[in-house]
Amino acid sequence: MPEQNNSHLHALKVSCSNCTLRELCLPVGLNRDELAQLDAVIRQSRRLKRGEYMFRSGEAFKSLFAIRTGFFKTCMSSQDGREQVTGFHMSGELLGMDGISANVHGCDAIALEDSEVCELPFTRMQSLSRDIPSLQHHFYRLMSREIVRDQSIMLLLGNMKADERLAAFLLNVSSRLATRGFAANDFILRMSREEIGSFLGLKLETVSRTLSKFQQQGWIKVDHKHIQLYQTDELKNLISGCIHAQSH
Amino acid sequence: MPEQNNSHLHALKVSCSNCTLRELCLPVGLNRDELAQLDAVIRQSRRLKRGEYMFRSGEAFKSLFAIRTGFFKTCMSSQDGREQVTGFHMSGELLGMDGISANVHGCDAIALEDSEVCELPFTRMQSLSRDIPSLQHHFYRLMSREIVRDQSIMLLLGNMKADERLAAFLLNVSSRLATRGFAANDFILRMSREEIGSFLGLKLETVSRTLSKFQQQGWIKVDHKHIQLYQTDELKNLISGCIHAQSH
DNA sequence: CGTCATTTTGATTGGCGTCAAAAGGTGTGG
DNA sequence: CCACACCTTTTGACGCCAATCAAAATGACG
Repeated sequence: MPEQNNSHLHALKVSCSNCTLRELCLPVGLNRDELAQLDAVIRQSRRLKRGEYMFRSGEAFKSLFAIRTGFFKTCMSSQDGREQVTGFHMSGELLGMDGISANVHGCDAIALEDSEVCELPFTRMQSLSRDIPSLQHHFYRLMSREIVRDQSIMLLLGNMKADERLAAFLLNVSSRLATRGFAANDFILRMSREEIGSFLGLKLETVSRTLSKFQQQGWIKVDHKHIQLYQTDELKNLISGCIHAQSH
Repeated sequence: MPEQNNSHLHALKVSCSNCTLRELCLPVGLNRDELAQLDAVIRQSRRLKRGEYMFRSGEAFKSLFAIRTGFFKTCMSSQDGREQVTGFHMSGELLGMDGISANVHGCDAIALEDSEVCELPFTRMQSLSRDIPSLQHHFYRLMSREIVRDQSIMLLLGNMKADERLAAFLLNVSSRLATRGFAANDFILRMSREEIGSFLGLKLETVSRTLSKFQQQGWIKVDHKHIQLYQTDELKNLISGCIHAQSH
């Protein structure tokens, strides 16, 4: 049973000061003192098992959540039951920012593997960020990055074909894993074909077929959720025309 | 020639204090004093003629822009020349927030009719928002709203069929016009069929065909850019299944 | 070990893209 | 103000990509 030894609960008292995710998460460029203030605001982290909700659409918004370990999906569900996955999220990423506008969470956040998150009470973060300008700026940057991310997904959903979407998806996962020190070309997908399809605006059969096609061409190896990238150049070629020009 | 009478330049000195857009734009819930501070930060507004750029992708990010009057599109262009419209924007809306993350504008913003914008130098807004908590909170809310907006477009692009997308688009334009005191069911589209298509992930022929179909069914009247909505209920029916459940 | 969920693969369908042409509108210069 | 060129829009015919329907294979989990 999961909670038989409570010893780790003590270890769970989090501290940004010695968190290995510092460069990915909030506390970029803060000094010792400011880090201590941040630590004081962050609630003891929370463990979630696979399938558990971090928050649900419609719940009152009180906190942002930073992923310490694990993997999440965020999704919205329509009235007729279909769900649209709006993102997959890994360690160091901040979830819940869409809840600020209406004080209500706008999507569900669900753990795709056993995970651990830090809770950041928003009003306290807000007042803290008034005292620490670089924290305030960093917050704006994170929200802006989310806007940029969403817009690049709009571009993907609006312009790209099935194989281009899959290629962009695989390369995106790969580079984010690499940023976190994992292997870039050999990884386990935490989500189902259906969830990938929902995210990419495709049906699960199309996802499966396209992965098989990539494998037949020798670009990747697919063994269920275990993916190996052999020829990332070919994948990059596929999407080279669709990505936005880094003009000027 | 456009600038032959400079008299209006004087009139252009903007003031949030007496701006009719207050409820739509930034200064919500500020007192007299705070409004004065805000006015001091906002640069004299700028006039743009149809087709002019407010900013371009790749330009250094220095300011956000609030639309006083007029109509804009934002778009990203891919390396092979195709463009994806990421949004249409009307008075009271704030543009440029995607530039905060990388200090570089991430899209083009182009006037679709003669327009007037207020420039908000970002660093000054940032420091001002430290002094005025409600301004800071409002800023977070605006950025969060942009995230919510983008995600609902992701849902549209990922799940909906052509006619559902068009219906959602028409109803969205209609409600935003109504919010600004214009007629909700009788309006002129400022953008071309191709721009609508780009925004909705459709080709211009499909947009045209679908509008014709709606007209044949008696739901709307299409006279080029002049649109009249006769049966909004039918349009709402069309998308009733796809919109996200307002749970709880 | 049996049941259920997930994934793969095939056959078929349908919606939207593509190509094409004509009509209508817009803007410019004479 | 008109004539002309150009652009936008509409409509039709056709083709293709991905959805749908279906069934078998494989894996996951109690």
